[in-house]
Amino acid sequence: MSYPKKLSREAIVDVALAQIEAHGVEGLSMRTLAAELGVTPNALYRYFPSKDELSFALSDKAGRLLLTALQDAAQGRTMLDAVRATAQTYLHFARTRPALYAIKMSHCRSDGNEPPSHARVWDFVLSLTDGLHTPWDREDLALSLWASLHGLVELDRGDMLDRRPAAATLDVMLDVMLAGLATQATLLPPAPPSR
Amino acid sequence: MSYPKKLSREAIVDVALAQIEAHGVEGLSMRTLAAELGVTPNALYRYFPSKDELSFALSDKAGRLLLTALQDAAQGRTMLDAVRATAQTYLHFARTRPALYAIKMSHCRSDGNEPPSHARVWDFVLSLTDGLHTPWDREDLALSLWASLHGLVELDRGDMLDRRPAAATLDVMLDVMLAGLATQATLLPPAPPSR
DNA sequence: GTCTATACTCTGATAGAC
DNA sequence: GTCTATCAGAGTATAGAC
Repeated sequence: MSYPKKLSREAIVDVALAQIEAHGVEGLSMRTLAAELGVTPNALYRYFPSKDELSFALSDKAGRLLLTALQDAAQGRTMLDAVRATAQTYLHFARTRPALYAIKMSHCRSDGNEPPSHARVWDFVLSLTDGLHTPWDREDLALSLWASLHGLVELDRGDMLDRRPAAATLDVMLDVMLAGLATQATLLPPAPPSR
Repeated sequence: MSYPKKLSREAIVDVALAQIEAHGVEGLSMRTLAAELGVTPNALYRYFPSKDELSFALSDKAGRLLLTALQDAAQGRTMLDAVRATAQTYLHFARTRPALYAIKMSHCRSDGNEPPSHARVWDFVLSLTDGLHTPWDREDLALSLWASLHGLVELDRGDMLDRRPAAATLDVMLDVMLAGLATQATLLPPAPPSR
C-alpha cells in the first residue's frame, strides 16, 4: 500500500517523553514531535485527538515509572524505614527527572475517571500507612505525607529553598512528622511486603 | 503631541490581575490585555519589555496581597495559634484566589535577585518559628511547614485529594507536625507581635 | 485507514512611522 | 508613547492523495 504505517501510540509517547526530558515540558510541540518522528504534524492526530490527550498519556506513563521507583525503594523494609526510603526516592525522582515528574503531576486532574497510574501511585502511598493505628484518618495522614513531599519538590524546583539542600530539609520534615505520628501511634507492626 | 499617555505600570498590572482572576493565568494575553486597556498590544512593551517581566510584576503584587492576609491572620496570637491561623489563611487564600496564588508561586525563580515580596513572605513564614528552640534547624522547620502547605494547595488544585476537604487534611497535617515539634521543643515562649 | 498539503486563528515579539 | 505592519511559532481543522 502507498502509506505504510509509520506511527503508533507507543512510538509517539516514547519520542515525546524523550523530547520533554531533553527540552522541558514547555519544549514539547506537536510540530517538533512530528518532525522527530519524520511525519507531518497532523499525522499525530490519528492517534491522539489533541495535545492534551497526548499529555495525558505521557502523564500516565511517567506515573508508572514513578510508581516502580517507589515500590523498589520500599520493598523489604519495615514501615518507618519504608516511609523514609520512599520519600527520599520520591524527591530523587523529581529532581533527576523533573520533566517526567512535572507532566505526571500536571495531568492528574480527572475529567471523569482518574488516570490509572495516578490511582495506583496514590494507593501505594496510602499503603505505606497500612497497619498504623492513630486517632487520625489514614487517608489524611497519607495525603499529608504526599503533600509535604510534593510541596518540597515544587519549592525546590522554583528555587525557593533559600539555597538549602532539599534532602536535608526532607530529613527534618520526616523527623517532625514521624515524631508527631509516634506520639499517637498505638501500633507499629512489622512491615507487610510492599509489593 | 499626537499620542497622549494612556498607560502606566500600575494600570497595566491592575487590569492584568483582574484578567487572570477572571480567566485564569493561561487566559492572560498581551493582546486581550491591551484591548481591555483600549490600546494596541505593543504599547504595553514600553512598560514591560516582555510578558515575562509583566508576570514578574504580577507575582510581586500577588505576593504582597498574600503577605498582608497572612500577617492579619497571625496578629495578636500566641505562636501555636498563629501557625494554625496562618496556615488556614494560606489555604483559604490559595483556594479563593487561585490565579493570584498561582502567579505568585510561578515566578519566584530568581534570575539573580529575589523578588522583594517573595522574600518578605518567606521572612514572615520564618518568623512564625521565632523563639522556638528545637534540635532542628529553624529554616528547615519553616520550609517544611511552607512545603506542606504549598503541596496541599497544589494537590487540591489538581483534584488529587480523593474528594476530601482540604481544610480537614490541613488540620491533621498541623496536628501531626505540631505534635512532632512538641516532642523536642524546649521553649515555647508567649508570642511576639507578628507584625 | 494513513499520511500530506494547505490554511486558519491564536500567541509573543520586533521595526519603523507618526 | 503609541501606532501600523509584520513575523515566527503554536494547536488544529479540512480536504484530498494513496
